[in-house]
Amino acid sequence: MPNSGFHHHDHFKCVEEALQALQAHCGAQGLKFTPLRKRVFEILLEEHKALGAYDILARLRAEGFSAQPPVAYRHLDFLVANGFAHKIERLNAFIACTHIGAVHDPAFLICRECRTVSETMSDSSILALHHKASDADFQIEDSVVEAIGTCPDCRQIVAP
Amino acid sequence: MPNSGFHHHDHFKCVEEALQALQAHCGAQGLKFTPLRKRVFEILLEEHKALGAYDILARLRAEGFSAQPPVAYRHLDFLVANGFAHKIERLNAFIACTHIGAVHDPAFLICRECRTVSETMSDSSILALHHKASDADFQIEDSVVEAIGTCPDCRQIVAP
DNA sequence: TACCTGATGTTATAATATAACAGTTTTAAA
DNA sequence: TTTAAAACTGTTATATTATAACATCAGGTA
Repeated sequence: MPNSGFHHHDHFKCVEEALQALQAHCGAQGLKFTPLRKRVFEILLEEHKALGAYDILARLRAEGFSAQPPVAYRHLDFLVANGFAHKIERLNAFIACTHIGAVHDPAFLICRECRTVSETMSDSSILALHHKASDADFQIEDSVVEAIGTCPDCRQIVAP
Repeated sequence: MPNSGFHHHDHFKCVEEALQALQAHCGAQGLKFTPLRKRVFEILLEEHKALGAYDILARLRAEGFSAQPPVAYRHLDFLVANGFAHKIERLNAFIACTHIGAVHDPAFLICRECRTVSETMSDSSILALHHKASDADFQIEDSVVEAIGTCPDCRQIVAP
């Protein structure tokens, strides 16, 4: 079971490992592991829930960081570009990656109630599309695979 | 080959049939086939390209229709709710459905250059996710499957 | 008539996102 | 060790996408 989504796991370890992975990645790539990059990633890591850029921004502002919109987008874009976060298109929101280091076309299960997101490595779910694409001589560069629904916890609350 | 995307087809017939289907649907459901509903659908049908709500709005305005933002969103939402259009989440844009009447979890091939979209019935590409979902006791209500890349025509122009 | 529903018209504003440029720090070349 | 380039941050302004709220109108029907 992955360290994500709707299952219990050692979240402290989950966060620690992710932060260390980012620090290591920055070191290896000559990028800086700055306070803002670290803090934005930490905020994303707190829960496996999608956060909007302006949610992040509000957190940063409350903590005394500079908090104009480009600050949030810059650091979120940095995390996405380096494989440490994903954008959830359906929600216009962001989530920490739970398969850091793995080359993957991610797929997401998104709870519409609580915005909890479970990430899977979508090896097979995108395969059919690749077939269609090669039939059409279309070159896939990126993919979005998201399923929206309700997680077990939220269904219990609504309909016990 | 479907009436969509990157292949030649009888587009006049494609448009005619879609408009008739919308008219029939409205009749059957007690909904009105009004000028704005018809016109917004016609605009979407002109090409198999994703159009933003504000693109639609500009067209309506140029044609003398009332054109405040809610007008575009209302009619686009109407088409989506009734299965005659889809939202392309990755582009925040809309496309006419090319599988009207079929119950389908659509999947899209989206050219990043020209915004041409090819729609497929994504029976299998979402199957893997359904398996993951049932493992997690997650109920999928809706899905987004989009592949972004370049179509044959646009690749020829950039790299002949 | 009076009422209800569905559809449209309009104003205002919310939510999401980026362009552009100034300033600072770090690195590294000359 | 200056100088230049690159990476990162700070800030203003604005673009783009989307919706809330309410007024109006047209048609059907109790």
